[in-house]
Amino acid sequence: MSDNVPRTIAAPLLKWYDAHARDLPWRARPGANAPDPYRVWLSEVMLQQTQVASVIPYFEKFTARWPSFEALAAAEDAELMAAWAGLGYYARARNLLACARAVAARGSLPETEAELLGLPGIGGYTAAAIAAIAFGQRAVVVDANVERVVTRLFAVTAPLPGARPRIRTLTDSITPDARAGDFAQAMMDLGSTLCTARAPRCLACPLREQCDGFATGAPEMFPVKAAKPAKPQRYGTMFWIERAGRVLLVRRPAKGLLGGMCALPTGPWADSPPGLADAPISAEWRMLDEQVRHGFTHFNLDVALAAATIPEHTDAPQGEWWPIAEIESAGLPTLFAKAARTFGRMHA
DNA sequence: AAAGCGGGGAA
DNA sequence: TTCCCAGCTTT
Repeated sequence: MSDNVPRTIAAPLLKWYDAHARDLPWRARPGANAPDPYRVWLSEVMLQQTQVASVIPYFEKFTARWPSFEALAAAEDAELMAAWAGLGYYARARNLLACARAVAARGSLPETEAELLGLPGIGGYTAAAIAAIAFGQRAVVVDANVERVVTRLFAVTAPLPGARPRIRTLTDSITPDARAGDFAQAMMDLGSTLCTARAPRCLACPLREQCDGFATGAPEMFPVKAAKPAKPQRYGTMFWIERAGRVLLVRRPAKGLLGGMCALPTGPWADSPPGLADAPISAEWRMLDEQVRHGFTHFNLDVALAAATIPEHTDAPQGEWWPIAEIESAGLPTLFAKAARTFGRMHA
């Protein structure tokens, strides 16, 4: 089938969606009114580079605690960062708060893609998704699911990310004027449940007859992606400083890796194990046998663990002394939560 | 245009 | 292990 011929994709896809849509907490219930723009916005930000199953418990927690833009705008930075801990990409949490405050100040969430794009944390995908899903506008919504579905439908052999403009044009060509929001969500549900990355279930797919990728006999070959460079290995040391049953926590700089998050003290990451070179205080350090290994998007990290107990009333670096028994509730990102559990076993 | 930025689930 | 995911911001 030629790429130049518009296909009837939307009608069979929407019919499938009406029967098989996933029941997700930010979607309007069948027969209900339009979805709440606050919930659509919050879910879309949480879903950036994050799978649905990971988002749901955070979405439930956030909407229970902050049910509106106004409520979220009144939150403290530190409590929001702690509530986001574990979800990753922490710049999203900082932008979420800035966006909530901007929306509360102007009265409501804008309804056009162009205005939405001007808000913190809202880029091309999220602006289109909100405009379509929350406000019923026709918008071309392209996420990783849509990229996969479209490159299969049209057997796009050009590799990502270079093929993005072509994919956007193809998506535009199949996006309907009516129910654009449902269409976008239907594409995502299809990509998530049938047109999956590794083993697509083409026999259950409502678009099988129109799919060039299925016709090739190897739809799982799409999308083609450019080769990725190997991740570098980096090293660091984390410092557990105990004083009178409490441990020293610091807040990381607002920008950069894990920016704005509560953390154990560390030195900078290095190309070889730095040992105690960056220790925040002079003390009798004990090195733990166990290390913590953590994978980031762009490098792998091995962290050595150093522990010291200092007498009460001893001077120490700036930070917060957190009760060791309650360390689980400190709102540490996963790297530091893993380390804290390891230090905890040292105690036992 | 390219780089920086987390974490968890699936295969 | 590796791959992947409802991307955005900064340089």
